[in-house]
Order: sequence, then structure tokens, then C-alpha cells
Amino acid sequence: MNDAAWIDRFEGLSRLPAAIKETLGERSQVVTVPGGTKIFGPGLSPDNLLLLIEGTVKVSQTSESGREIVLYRVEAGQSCVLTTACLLAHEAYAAEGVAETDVTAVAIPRTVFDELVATSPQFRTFVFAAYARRITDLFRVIDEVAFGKIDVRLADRLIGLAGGSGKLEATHQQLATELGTAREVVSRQLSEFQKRGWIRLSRGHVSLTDAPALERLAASA
Amino acid sequence: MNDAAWIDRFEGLSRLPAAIKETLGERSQVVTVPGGTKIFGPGLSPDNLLLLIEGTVKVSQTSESGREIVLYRVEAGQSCVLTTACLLAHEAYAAEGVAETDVTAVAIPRTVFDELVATSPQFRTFVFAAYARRITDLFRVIDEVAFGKIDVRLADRLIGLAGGSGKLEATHQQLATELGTAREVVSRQLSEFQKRGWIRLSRGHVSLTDAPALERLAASA
DNA sequence: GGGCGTGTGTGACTACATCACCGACAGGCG
DNA sequence: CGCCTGTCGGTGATGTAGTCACACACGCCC
Repeated sequence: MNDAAWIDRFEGLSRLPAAIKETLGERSQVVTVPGGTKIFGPGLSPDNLLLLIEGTVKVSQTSESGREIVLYRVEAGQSCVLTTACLLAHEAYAAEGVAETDVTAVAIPRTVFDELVATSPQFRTFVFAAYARRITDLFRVIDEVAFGKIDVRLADRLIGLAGGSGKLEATHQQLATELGTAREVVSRQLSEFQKRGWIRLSRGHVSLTDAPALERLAASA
Repeated sequence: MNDAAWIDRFEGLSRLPAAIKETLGERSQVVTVPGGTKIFGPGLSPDNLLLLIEGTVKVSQTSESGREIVLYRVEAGQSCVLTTACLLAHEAYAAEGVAETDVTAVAIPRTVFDELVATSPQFRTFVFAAYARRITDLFRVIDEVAFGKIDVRLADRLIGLAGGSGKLEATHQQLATELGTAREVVSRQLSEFQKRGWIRLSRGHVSLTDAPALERLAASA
């Protein structure tokens, strides 16, 4: 009777039959990794499906030219399905996942994953919903990169990364990576925001002094 | 005994057990649609998984501003998994699929799909491989849009769309949509290619006169 | 021929990316 | 303390791509 409490943290898993929950509890393992750990990437395909209990994983892609863009984040309550399947099948692509904070996750071995997909309709729904979620994320990224203006995108990111606190620790380079653009572009844009009194800058740090203004800009898609 | 011949056209399905093949043959249906038909899109989610036997489906996305970009193509021997699951789960996003040519496809009802995923490991592999394939396509699009140069991308597209014939029917606007850029950009770039003697232009038509040169440019990623 | 719709060409301008470089700041160490 | 060093941020010049406005060309139908 290893029916782990974490299961109910996942919308879509809480409705699993008791027997399945038990299997899941018995045959998976809770792992923790410190922030900064590379979870997967070229030459590092995990053979576990990860369900995040705590922390976030940042998934990004590096082009041949060495430039990088953040694709999406896996948050607590979500899973890594996409990249797992992707890396196992082709393993050609340069997406990598890094723990952004200390991360606690449930590792479900590939064999168990396969078994669950076979036996539980609810688990199938969970998996396909997770895929759908990621794919729409990717669609959004494509849309933004292809057609979005950087001032809007930057404002949006600042709000997202700051969370409720209204401040964030990030270098201009890191923000540039978030958007797949160049540092100089971010620097100039941040200066502009500061000039307008929307933010205050210091080395490695941004604090939002007029979040509503940023939100208004971000909303003007 | 409806063991359809089409099954062996799909790498990944040919190895299915005979019993499963039979199920598939009996409970799915071959459909044909004329070129130009909208297969799925906002407000039009099919509840069949389509496996293309003949023809191609172009999947593209339109942004709020009305601009459009081609995400990928589904070719004969491939399936529409991604968009199916995606639209069913969220249905929020503006991806749409249009038959580019007359299309012949096998329609597998959702219930049969679910049943096959449950019972056949080979079918599961097929499905997840199809997902992986599409996802890497999307990664590639993101990479190109974010970091690629349009002359390179255009050269690449011209070669891809011309196929073996060395010529293609497309307006500059259609080519712009392929790349998610503006018509003027394509027009100027095409003029440049023509000036270099790589292509010959006429209204709604491009013929490649020096494909190797284009390939060289396309390869200089 | 005269209209008309669609497709293409062009110039001026803005936005973003790239390149080259320099100065500002923090941490370590003599 | 002053100096060195590595990272971070600021700035101008230049190139490439996207935007805007508009004119012209072609094919088609009357």
C-alpha cells in the first residue's frame, strides 16, 4: 500500500482507479535534483517520465550558431512527456531541459509508463492532454517569434518571470535567451522601459515599478 | 477479412499482428477529399485520426494580425496525430489543415484509436513516433524563424516545393506564407535569385534554372 | 478597347540583429 | 588598500528584414 500522496497533485491523475494509483506509487520513485542540473539534452535522454511535484524545469533549444531560445517551462503539477518521447524516438534535436530551481519529481520508468498507457484510459487522457498542452505552447512560441514585437514580448516575459513579487534576478543575456533575441536589443528596450518609469534596473536585477503599464503593453498583442 | 492493403504503406504499422490489422481494416474507412478542402481548423475538429495514403496536407497557423505561417506538411505515409489530439484537448489554437492536393486517407475513429493504443504496443510506438516527428518539425520551424536568414530559408523552400520537376506554381504571397514573412521580402529575394541566374520568374510561377546553387545556399545554414 | 482583380515592383522608413568596442561593477588576492 | 580579472551593461555604426504606400503589369470579362 504505497499509494503516494503526490498523485492527487496532478489534475488528471487524481481520478485514476485505486489499483492503478497503487501501481504508480509502488513502481515509481520520488527524486530530487538541485537547481541548475541538466535534466535532459543532446546525449542525455532519461528513460523515465518525470512528473514535477516542486520546482520548474526550463526547456530551451540551441541553434547551430549557438543562439538559444526558451521553448517552455514545466511547472509543478506538469510532466515532461513531450521531450521524453521526442528524445527517445529521434534524439536528433537540440532541446535541453535544465532545473531552474531545486526540483522534486516523480520518475516513472518507461516500462511502467507503457503499461499504464495500455491499461488506464484515464492515464491515456492525462498523457495526451500533456502533449496537447506542450504543443500549443510551441505554437504560441512560433507565433510570437514570427510575428510578435520584442517590446511586447519582453514586457510579457518580465511579468511572467517576476511573478507576484514584482522583481526578478536575471541578466540581460538571460532575458535575451528567453525571447531568442540579442542582448543589446534587450538592454536598449529595458532602458526604454526604465526611462518611462516602468521598471528599475540594477546589475542582474529588474524590479517592476509599474506592472500595470507593462501589462497593458503586453496585452496589446 | 478486410485486411486492407494500405496498412503496409505505413512504416510502423506493417509489423502489427494480423488480428490488429484486421480490426483496423474493418473499423476504419478510406476517404477522399479534393484539393483545397479544409480538413481541420478552429471550429472544425475531426474525430478521426487520419493516415494519408495519397496527397499532402498543409498545416498552418494564422496569427491575430492575420499573418500566416506554414508549420509542416503531412505527406503520404504519415498521420495527423498531433493536431487531432491538440484540437480535441484544448481547441484554443488557430492551427488549420488544408488538403494541398486531392487526398486519400484512412480515417480511424477516435474510439478505435483509443482501443488500439490500449491493446497494441506496436501501435503505441507508431503513435508516439508520429508525435515525435511532428514535434521535431516544430522545433525546426522555431529555430529557422528565430535564427534563420530568409534567403537561406527561401532557397530551401523553393527546392522543397519544386520537388524533382524544378518548377513550381506559387505566388510570392504564398511563398511568404510558407516562411511567415512578408510578400515584398520574398519578391525582392526572388528578384535577386533571378539576377544571379538561379531561377526564372513569371506570374504565379517559378522555375529553378540552377538548383545546385540554391542548394548550396540552403545548406549554408 | 475599357474596366477590374490579382499579382508584382519599388522607394522610403522603421525595427531588429550584428559587430565592435568600452566602461562599470564585483570578487579575489597581493 | 590597489590591482587584476571576469562578467555585465551601454552605445554607435552598419546590415538585414519587415512595414507602408503606391504604381504598374497581366489576364480576363465584358
